[in-house]
Amino acid sequence: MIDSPDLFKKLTLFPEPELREQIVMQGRIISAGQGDIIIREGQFLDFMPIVLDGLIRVYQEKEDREILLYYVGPQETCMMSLTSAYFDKESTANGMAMENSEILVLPARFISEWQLKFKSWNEFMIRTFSNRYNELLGSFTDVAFKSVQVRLMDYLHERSERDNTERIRISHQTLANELGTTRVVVSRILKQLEYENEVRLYRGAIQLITK
Amino acid sequence: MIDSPDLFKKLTLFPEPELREQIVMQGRIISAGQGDIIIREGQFLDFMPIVLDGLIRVYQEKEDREILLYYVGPQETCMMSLTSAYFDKESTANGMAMENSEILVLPARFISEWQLKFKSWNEFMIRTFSNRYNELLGSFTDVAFKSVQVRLMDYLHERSERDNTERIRISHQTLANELGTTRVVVSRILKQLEYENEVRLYRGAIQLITK
DNA sequence: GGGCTTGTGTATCATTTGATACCGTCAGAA
DNA sequence: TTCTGACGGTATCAAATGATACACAAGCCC
Repeated sequence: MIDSPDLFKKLTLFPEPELREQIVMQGRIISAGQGDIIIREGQFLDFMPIVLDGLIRVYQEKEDREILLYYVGPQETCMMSLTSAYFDKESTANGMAMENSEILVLPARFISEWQLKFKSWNEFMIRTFSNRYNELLGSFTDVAFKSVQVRLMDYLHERSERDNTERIRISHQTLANELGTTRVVVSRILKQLEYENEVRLYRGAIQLITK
Repeated sequence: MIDSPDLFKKLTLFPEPELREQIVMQGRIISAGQGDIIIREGQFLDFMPIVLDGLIRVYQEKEDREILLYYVGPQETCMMSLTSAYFDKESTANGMAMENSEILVLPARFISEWQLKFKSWNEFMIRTFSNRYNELLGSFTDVAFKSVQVRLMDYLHERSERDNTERIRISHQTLANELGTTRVVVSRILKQLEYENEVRLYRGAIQLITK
């Protein structure tokens, strides 16, 4: 059974009492360990996850490559599940827990129902769609027009801001998987950037040099 | 003044009488000639266009390159305007009429209002978001993982299906602008494909060879 | 016809990215 | 300690893509 007060301390987006009641009644909470796959490519989704704690990485695979789509943090949900649930399409991406995460799982059939009934739910949906779309559009333009080197630096700066540190803990392989390229390419470019005094390299970490 | 019976012959998605009344009252219809720019990058949008007749091409520019985002056909609308209208962001794309087009223009402030009031409008919005998102996701994966040659052939096959002909009327430059690359690259690849007996080339047209 | 624009073919060269292979180092497990 | 797997550096070669330049042909306007 869901502990309602505890849940709505973490999930503050939905003030309507009736909606809260519905969520408690229909949802369940699952825990995912770091590295657990939540959603797999090709899977049909009949549920919608909302992250309460933790972080989910959503990405695509192609043979031995990967590329990041987006992260899902607390109080956010995954686009895949929305479009998948509405039109009964299979997921075209994978979702993996990057930290130990707590996830509220709601049956798909409610997401359209609630959307007409509850203003806050409706706004949540639209905001999710809109934000994710803009985010993806940005990624698309970047991949289409920017070099790997530029995308790599952009990524490091973003991470630096997000984690609030100049020293980013990430391996070259993981970085390659975020950017959709290979480890060797990342190592080569990073070395070049080190010569150019943009970064300093450590085992398992990259230091951004601010000038 | 909008000719109501004529409008709803072209716009069949919204059966609710009250919604139809609203649309007639608040909307206006504009005509765009072939080549007219409807939406420009950086523009703040306070309206939402629904195409009645014709075709709008939505694309991004970067210096002397272009890349296609999507086409908007009859009874469809443009994502840009949705996200732009909801969160008061500027458009990050351009929209150009590819044919003489007739467009229903609705003030932005109604799109969220109607969405809670009218089921058909709500579905229209969600379907638009969902379809456009999936479409963009496909483009993203293609650009990230496929070669220009493969994307070029994919494009030709799509066009061939859409226009129902094996002979696609398009210049190499225009094709380059669809794919986000340059004319020379397109010419080179097409010539290669001609050697391989995949296509036959004409001035201003490309013939797909079906085997 | 003469001049102009658009479309196409192609050569050359540079840069970027990818693929493969090999080696040394580091850190933790056994 | 030794073994092992993850991590990173680097060399070599290939392929894809981009940039520039030039030539020629088709179609249109005058």
